[in-house]
Amino acid sequence: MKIGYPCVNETLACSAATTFRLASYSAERLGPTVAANLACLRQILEWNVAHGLLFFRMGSGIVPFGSHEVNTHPWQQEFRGEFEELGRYIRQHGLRISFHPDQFVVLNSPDPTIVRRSVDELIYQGSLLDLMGLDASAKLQIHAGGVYGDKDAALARWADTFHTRLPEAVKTRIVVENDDRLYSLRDCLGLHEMTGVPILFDNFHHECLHHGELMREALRLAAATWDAARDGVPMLDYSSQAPGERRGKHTDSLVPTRFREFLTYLDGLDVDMMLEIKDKEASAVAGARVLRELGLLAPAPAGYAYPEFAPRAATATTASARPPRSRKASAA
DNA sequence: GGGCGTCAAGCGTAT
DNA sequence: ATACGCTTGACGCCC
Repeated sequence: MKIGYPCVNETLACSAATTFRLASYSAERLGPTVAANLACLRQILEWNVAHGLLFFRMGSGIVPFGSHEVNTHPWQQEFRGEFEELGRYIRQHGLRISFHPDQFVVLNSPDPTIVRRSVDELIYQGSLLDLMGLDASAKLQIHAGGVYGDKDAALARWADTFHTRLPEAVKTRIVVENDDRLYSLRDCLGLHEMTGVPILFDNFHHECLHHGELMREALRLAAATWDAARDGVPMLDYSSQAPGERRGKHTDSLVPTRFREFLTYLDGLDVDMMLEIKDKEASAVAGARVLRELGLLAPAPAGYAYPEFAPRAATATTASARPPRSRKASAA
């Protein structure tokens, strides 16, 4: 079992998603930006290794406008060495990597332009995995998309796009995540029947949208769609409802009692867990600590000191709370 | 230097 | 018709 968090490390002063506006795009600006993002990515991965967080979701902003036609810069060649080195580090430390292309990637849209751009974006993100030399256990995680008034037709379009438009590098890495409003676990299992794509189970979305499957049962249904040899250990998104907030809103910090309760539903099932929680690595470290207490994660190295976990109170507002828009403290 | 409107891209729901 | 939430942060103009 591995545990991790998505995209951003709030402890480190760097960002792996430095970008600029499309209007100010230039080849001169792209190169240094990618270089800075890759350097930060390396720092984040090293921080993760030091804290026993071996699962990480990379952000799509590593190469600004990576799938946009404005970007004709040969960044694949320019940074070949850096990508290879990153991949070596990942394999050496047994890290699990994923991407989660954003909401604009919709494979079942009736609009061919949207489908084309979506395919381009998946090819871009898949190419990053290729450049790092990572196999098909590194995943591209997307949702099923829109319904457009006819879910069966929408699912059929999804399958058709999958079969006819995607290169192998993408096909072997795509996984579909159940969402909280439109496509349930059961719908996603239908997509698995049509295409063979594994289902990435999101426990919180399942709480929001389901057909009565118990958590324990749902976990097994999703896990059974993963081919251990090709896909690796099933990935899982974990989060829980923010108390007192709109239904579907993630908590700001891990709620250890709810996390422990969820772990009982795993009942021995091996998964790699992504904590989709607002305070990122702070909660991932707290989650890792729980897993270690339960013997589900390798013990921390002797002398390891956990960073202080100061949960963000979901209801109380304190003077010490991080202001929402504050920038990270400069390293200088 | 800090504040804040806006940023390539979609969809569905709330108001 | 418009705003908003979702994956979410950060650019960059303005003062």
